[in-house]
Amino acid sequence: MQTIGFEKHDHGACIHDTLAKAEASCADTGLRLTAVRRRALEILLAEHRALGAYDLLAVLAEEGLGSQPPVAYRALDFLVKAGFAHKIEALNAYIACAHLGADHTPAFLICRSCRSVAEADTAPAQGRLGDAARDAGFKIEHTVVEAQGLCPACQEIAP
Amino acid sequence: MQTIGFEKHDHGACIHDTLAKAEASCADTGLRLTAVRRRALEILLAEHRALGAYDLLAVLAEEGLGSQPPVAYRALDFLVKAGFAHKIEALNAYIACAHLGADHTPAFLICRSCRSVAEADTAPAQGRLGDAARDAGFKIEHTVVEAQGLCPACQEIAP
DNA sequence: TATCAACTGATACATTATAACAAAAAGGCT
DNA sequence: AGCCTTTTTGTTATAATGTATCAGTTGATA
Repeated sequence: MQTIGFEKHDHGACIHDTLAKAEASCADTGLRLTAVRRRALEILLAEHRALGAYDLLAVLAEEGLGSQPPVAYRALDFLVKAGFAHKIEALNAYIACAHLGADHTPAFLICRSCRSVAEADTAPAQGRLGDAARDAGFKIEHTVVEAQGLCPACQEIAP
Repeated sequence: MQTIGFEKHDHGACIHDTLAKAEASCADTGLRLTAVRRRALEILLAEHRALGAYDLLAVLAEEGLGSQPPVAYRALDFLVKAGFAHKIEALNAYIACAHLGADHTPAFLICRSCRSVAEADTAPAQGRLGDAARDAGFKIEHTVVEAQGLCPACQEIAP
């Protein structure tokens, strides 16, 4: 599994594949990818950047898909629970999953300048964090790993 | 450096030592540990749990040390910048540093049941996250590593 | 003791997130 | 199809978290 986000890639295929995987996953599990939810995922997928709930809401509202905060938060909750999106805690923002389908523990590289986000996989619970947890008798259920800094492009502009 | 937070320990000494280190650090660097800032640190130190800014503000307000949000946020900003406290992003809350003085990259074990927080050190930038960042050409400036789950005590109560 | 920078007090406001409840839609069942 | 249950949506209201701004005070230093 590789880091996705800063490299050039076929973004159309990237969007299309992820939507297809999300639909397949819903068909399998009985989850319902309704219009709002599907569109929310598309909006997140449109860029490898974190969007706030209200950013998403603004787009949904323009399209007549809902105008009140709960609309956005419900869609995001669904996507996060289904594993189709992740919350970036350090930004209170959301991003589409770049490794949909793969069983993974996401880690994020967040550019403070352009807000782009790359998703890597570091399996922290199997590394030193896991060791520390075992030593402390702590049972890990979920991990948040987020690195903030400068992406390759922004290092050139504002080093 | 060991994980601090769930084990029994001499908490009085833990508080006293940290305050002394903070004072020494300020004396060294010229930072000013004013009344509000010092009291804010004491309040955070009183428990190995994350406190929200408004939780802190409530205590400060009771004591006549300020009643408006900026009071709490300024004190917290100072403590975080000085390295005397850390922000727990997943909770939008703050905790006193358990390794004050040591140059470290904190990682947290957060109990979802009792909200207690242990501070470990996993140097993530030197592990697989660092590898992923190097591969992507990303320059890490700050990392957030937070594991959520159940602490030893809460595993017995609500397994 | 004059000056500058840092800190504090206070008002107002911005952003992020949730509770609650009624109405509608979807899916299962006979 | 018709009925029932569950899930989803629409809407109002409000809670929780965080900041901008500016005036006034304090502290260090010259």
